[in-house]
Amino acid sequence: MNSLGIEREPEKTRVVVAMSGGVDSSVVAALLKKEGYDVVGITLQLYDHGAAVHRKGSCCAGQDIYDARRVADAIHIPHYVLNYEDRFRKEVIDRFAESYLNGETPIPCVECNRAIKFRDMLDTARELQADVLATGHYVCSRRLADGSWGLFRAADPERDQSYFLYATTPEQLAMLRFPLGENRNKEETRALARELGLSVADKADSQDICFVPRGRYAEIIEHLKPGAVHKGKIVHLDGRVLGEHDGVIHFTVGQRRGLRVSCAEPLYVCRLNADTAEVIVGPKEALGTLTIPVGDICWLGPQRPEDIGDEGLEVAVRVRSTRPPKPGTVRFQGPDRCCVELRQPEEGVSPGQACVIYDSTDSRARVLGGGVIQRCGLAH
RNA sequence: UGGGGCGUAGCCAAGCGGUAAGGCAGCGGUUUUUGGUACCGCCAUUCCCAGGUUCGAAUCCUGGCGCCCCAG
Repeated sequence: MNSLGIEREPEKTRVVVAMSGGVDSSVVAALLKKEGYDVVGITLQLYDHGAAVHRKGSCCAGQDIYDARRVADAIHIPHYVLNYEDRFRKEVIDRFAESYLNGETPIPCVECNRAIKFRDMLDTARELQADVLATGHYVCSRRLADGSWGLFRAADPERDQSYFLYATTPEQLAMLRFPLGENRNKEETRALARELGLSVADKADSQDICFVPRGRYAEIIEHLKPGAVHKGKIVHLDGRVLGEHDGVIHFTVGQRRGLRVSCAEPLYVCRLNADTAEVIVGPKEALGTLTIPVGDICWLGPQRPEDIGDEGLEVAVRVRSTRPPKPGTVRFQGPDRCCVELRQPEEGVSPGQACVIYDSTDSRARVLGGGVIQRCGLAH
């Protein structure tokens, strides 16, 4: 068996590498090529060329496509650019805008992985008769005793991207490979990139939302949905009206800065009401959430949701990519809906964000699934 | 226009003769493949105005101006 888990010599194993134009995926392509695999690079063009050219920390447009092409040329692999602008616009950008207008805080990276990268790209990989599709994500997938594939946190907990990948299906996992997740950290990857002489070795990490220039996501929404953003009141939990705001899209639960209202103590956004255009604020103590309703469940765990049901399963959950999983109990109300009860309250739990469920708080924990945090009725 | 009180940064506020605390807001940065959080840094040469006393005034005195309260 070769390093990608295929019963064949590398030379006879075709690997499609999703090349974003960044360091990670470039290293993956170069490493696999070096190992002798039959490597094909694919880069998706996802959004407007002009807007993104030369912007640091972007991916999948303009300069990044060019960077990917240069790496592919340098390591002598065929490289294709697929245009998915329309689809990306519809599945990711439009949904992103609608979600914000609804008073939620969307997480486009999950949507992009699910709807574009791991769906369309896998189709393309199959068309190219590839055995696997490799990406530069820091996450681990391993074949389990029963032959299926499980998703696990990356070796480097600082870099772990499992939060963004919970929506990957078992079928997709069977064909996906994440060579960086098992034992690399970012510095090693960069060092490797230099060693391999890759032109992108010192390129900035991607950050912010890729299709939003300079963090000005509100401008994109107003451009996409003219007239849909409404001014409203900033209301304290105790009922006092403290000020006005330019639209709920500018806020997210747990946010402190940007409220422009002064009070004896710092105020945080506790809730957003898109219907009344109200931003409800309160003290930090009011931010703790113990019960999280989750919908649109994607489940990867060994136990079936219907078997877990209301009995509950002890798990660990993440409501934010940069925090470690926290212990709690998950109960299912149906195959698609569950409720997570945390042992300790978490702050800044916002509808629209992902709640990712792990089998433990361990740094190499398995991803059992996840879903989208729903608006809670009363709570708080 | 009788009596009392108050005017310090965008907001709140300490200071009571020795050279402008602090909080909130704001700005900048670090962290971050989402939004945030957190952390770090910056933010009144000047205290409503004009004079005066003093080596020295936001602090004391005088006079303006502006608010607020109580009276009639």
